[in-house]
Amino acid sequence: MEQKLSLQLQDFLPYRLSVLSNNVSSLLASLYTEKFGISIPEWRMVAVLGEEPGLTSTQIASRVAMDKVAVTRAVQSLIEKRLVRRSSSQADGRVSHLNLTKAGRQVYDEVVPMALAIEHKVWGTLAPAEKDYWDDMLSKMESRVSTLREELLEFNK
Amino acid sequence: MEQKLSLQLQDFLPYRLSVLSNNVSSLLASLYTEKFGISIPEWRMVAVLGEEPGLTSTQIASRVAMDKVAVTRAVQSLIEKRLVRRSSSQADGRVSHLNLTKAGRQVYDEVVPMALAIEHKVWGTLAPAEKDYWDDMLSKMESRVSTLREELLEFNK
DNA sequence: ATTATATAGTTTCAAATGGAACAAAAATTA
DNA sequence: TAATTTTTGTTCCATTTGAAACTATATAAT
Repeated sequence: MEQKLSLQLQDFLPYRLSVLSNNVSSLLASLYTEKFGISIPEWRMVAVLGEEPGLTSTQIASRVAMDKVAVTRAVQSLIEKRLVRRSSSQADGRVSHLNLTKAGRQVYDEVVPMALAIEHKVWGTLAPAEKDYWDDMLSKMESRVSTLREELLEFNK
Repeated sequence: MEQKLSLQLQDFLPYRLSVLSNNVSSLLASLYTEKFGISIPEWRMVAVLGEEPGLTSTQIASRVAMDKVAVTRAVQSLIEKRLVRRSSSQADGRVSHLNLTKAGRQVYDEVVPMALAIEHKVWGTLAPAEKDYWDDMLSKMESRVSTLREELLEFNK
C-alpha cells in the first residue's frame, strides 16, 4: 500500500533550522546593532579578529563562511567606524593584515560576554553530557550536509 | 581567579546554526531553483498551500515566518508562473484565497519526496529515540529563544 | 626574460529585501 | 448611521546582497 507523502513545514528540519537560526541571530544582533552600529557580518569579523589578530581578508572569508565581496564591505565599513585597522603586507603586495583597533577591542570585550550569556540561555539547563550529545549530532549533520553538497556538485559536472 | 572569556566562532551555537541552516537551505533549493525556477520563499508558499489549500496571504505569512511584503511578492511571482491561483473571498473583500494550480500541484508532488529524502539523509542513521531527543531539544531551544525575544522586546519598551 | 595563469581584493550593476507610507475594506465605537 | 480604528494587502524607496568583470600582484611555464 502506498504511503501519502506529506510535508508539514513546521516539522521539516530545514525549515525549523532556518527559523531557529534567524531568531537566534536577530536576538544576538540586538546586542550590538543599536549600541555599536555594526551588522551581523561586521560582528563576525570583529569576533574572528578578536581571536586571531592579523588575518587577511581571504583568511577571514574562509573562517567565517562569507564571500570575499562581503568581507570587502565589512572591512571598509569597520575601518570607517575605526574599529579595524589595515596594514599592507610587505611579503605580498596584494594582501593586507587586519587588526582590531583599541575601540574595536573594546567592542569585542563588551559583546563577547553578552553573546556567551545568550548562548548559555539558549542551551538552557542541559547537562554537560547532553550538550556533548547535541554537539555531536550537530557535527554529524554538518558533515553529512557538506558531503551531500559535494555529491551534488560532482553530479552537476 | 578570573576566567578569560573567549569566543571561538566555529563552536558558537548561533554561528553553527546559521551555517548549517544556510547549507541545508541551499542544498534543498538546488532541487527546485533551476528545475522549476522558484525561490526559497516561493517554495515555502507552495509547500504550505500543498498541505492547506485556500489560505490567505496573512495566514501564509503567519505559518511561514515571512513578512507580508515577502508574501505579496511570492504570490505575484507564483501567479505569473501559473503555479498559484487567487480567488477573492466574497465574505471579506480585503482577502483572497490562494490555491495551487494543476501545474503548482505537480511541482509540489515532485519536490516533496526529494525534500523528504534530503531531510532523511541529513538525519543520517539516527535511531528513532535519538531523533526524538533531537526534536525535543530543538523544540526547547525554539521556545527559549522566543521567550528571550519577548523579554528583550518587553525590556525595550 | 616573456608570456600565461592564478590569487587577492575591489568595483559595478542588477536583483532581493525590509520598512514606511498607502489604499481599501472590515470592525468598532459613538 | 457616521466617525474612528483595525486589518489586509500593495507600492515605493532605500539598503543589502550576489555575481561578474576588473585591477594589481604573484607564481608558473616556456
